[in-house]
Amino acid sequence: MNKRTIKNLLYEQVARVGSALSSPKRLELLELLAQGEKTVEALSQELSVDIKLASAHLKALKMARLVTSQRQGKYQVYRLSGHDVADLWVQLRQVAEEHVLELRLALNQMVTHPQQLAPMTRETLLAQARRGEVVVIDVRPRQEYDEAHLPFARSMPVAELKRRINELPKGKEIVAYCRGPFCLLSDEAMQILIAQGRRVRKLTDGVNEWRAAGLPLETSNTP
Amino acid sequence: MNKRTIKNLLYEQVARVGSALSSPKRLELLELLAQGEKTVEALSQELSVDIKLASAHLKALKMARLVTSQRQGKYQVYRLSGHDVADLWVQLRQVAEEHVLELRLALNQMVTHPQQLAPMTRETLLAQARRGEVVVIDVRPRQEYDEAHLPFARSMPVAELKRRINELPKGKEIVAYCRGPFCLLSDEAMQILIAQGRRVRKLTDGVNEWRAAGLPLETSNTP
DNA sequence: CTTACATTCTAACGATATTTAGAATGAAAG
DNA sequence: CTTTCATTCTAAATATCGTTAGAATGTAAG
Repeated sequence: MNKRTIKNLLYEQVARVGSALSSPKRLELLELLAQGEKTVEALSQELSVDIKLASAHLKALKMARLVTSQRQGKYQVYRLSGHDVADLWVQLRQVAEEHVLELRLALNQMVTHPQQLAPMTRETLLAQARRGEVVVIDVRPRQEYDEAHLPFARSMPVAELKRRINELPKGKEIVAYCRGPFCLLSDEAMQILIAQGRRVRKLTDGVNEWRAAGLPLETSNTP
Repeated sequence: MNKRTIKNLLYEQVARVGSALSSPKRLELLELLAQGEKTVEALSQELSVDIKLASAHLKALKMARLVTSQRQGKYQVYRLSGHDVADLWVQLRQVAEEHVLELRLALNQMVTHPQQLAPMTRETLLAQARRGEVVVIDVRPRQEYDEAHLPFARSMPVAELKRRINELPKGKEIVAYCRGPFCLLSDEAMQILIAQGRRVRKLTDGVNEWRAAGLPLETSNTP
């Protein structure tokens, strides 16, 4: 076995993982799975694609060893193979944000509200939340919050926000976050909160951006 | 523009970058470019492929914004768009090493010598090198050393090692490194050094693994 | 201006990937 | 045991990718 053959072998194995990252649908699946385990059906609904297609893409991710699956009763549950896979997704997305001009433009257009949380650092937000100066809300579905959430964040899923809005203290500024920069849940939440006259900002980070930056997370104790 | 259309657009842009990572040849090009800028010809020779094919793959990398190119006289010189691209490559490779069983096996087979540098941490090595207890040699071509090298490392390209071997102190242990875990230059160097009765170990890290771990690097001042 | 050389562009082939529909599997509920 | 439901497997159509060869571009040197 000569050097060339060895190298080809090595790079081919890594390319197996790279190939898994070459489809927008698979990337969206990874982003969702990075929030926590999910069934095929849930994933296919989030992506608005046929369940057969979702299954095919999940199979590809499994072959690339980025996800694992496990049967739970009637459902097949998929999850990421590890936190390093979520980190890889974050890194890939950040490289794209940095260098792919079209992506930056699309992201800027996406911002419907000017109240971004760009100027504030993560550490500052953490300190403000710790001192109770702001209320951080996690607007993802409850189950995702339970798997991991930002310190001091309280669960307030968008679906429940309208009827639970009075749980939020009136005077304080609210900071909403969801799955990450590509997720629109926090934008929905902002619209609702602004319509009610609340002061609110958006944190574009999700839990995976937070973790990739080396910051701490919390999990709910599932009883 | 509805939510689905926006999301498709965003993930498609990231998938452009992901697609660039789906070919073993392009990954090898990235690894080489992560060591420093190179011409098309140099890259095609390292990969043992036709220059036309190398050019086509480089074009794909350029379209994905992972590399940039610039004419220097007769030659077209390619370089990575940024350190974040090298970090992405390192992260991708590490995820593959962690989860793709076949890659681990191939890497283990590759090890011809048992004197790995697994047990020693990077910080320990750095401390030993600082105190002069070991001699760290960078066996890559000089130009790559000049772009970035480990602190306390001296340049000792494999091509020059045999005739320059007496420059290395006889008593001390030698630690050799090259481009990273997939690079065979340090193995060649070890063979030469062991044949001469030297005590030598291999560091599987290259400069990019070192940088991705947040450790410092040095560059030569080009006069 | 011509020649040499490095690189890219164009066209073409076969191989591979994405998507859809229909059949098949496998657990759970009646 | 049969039915139901979630999921996967198989097959086929289409699009995309990797590779090669030949023509074209653009710079440098004589």
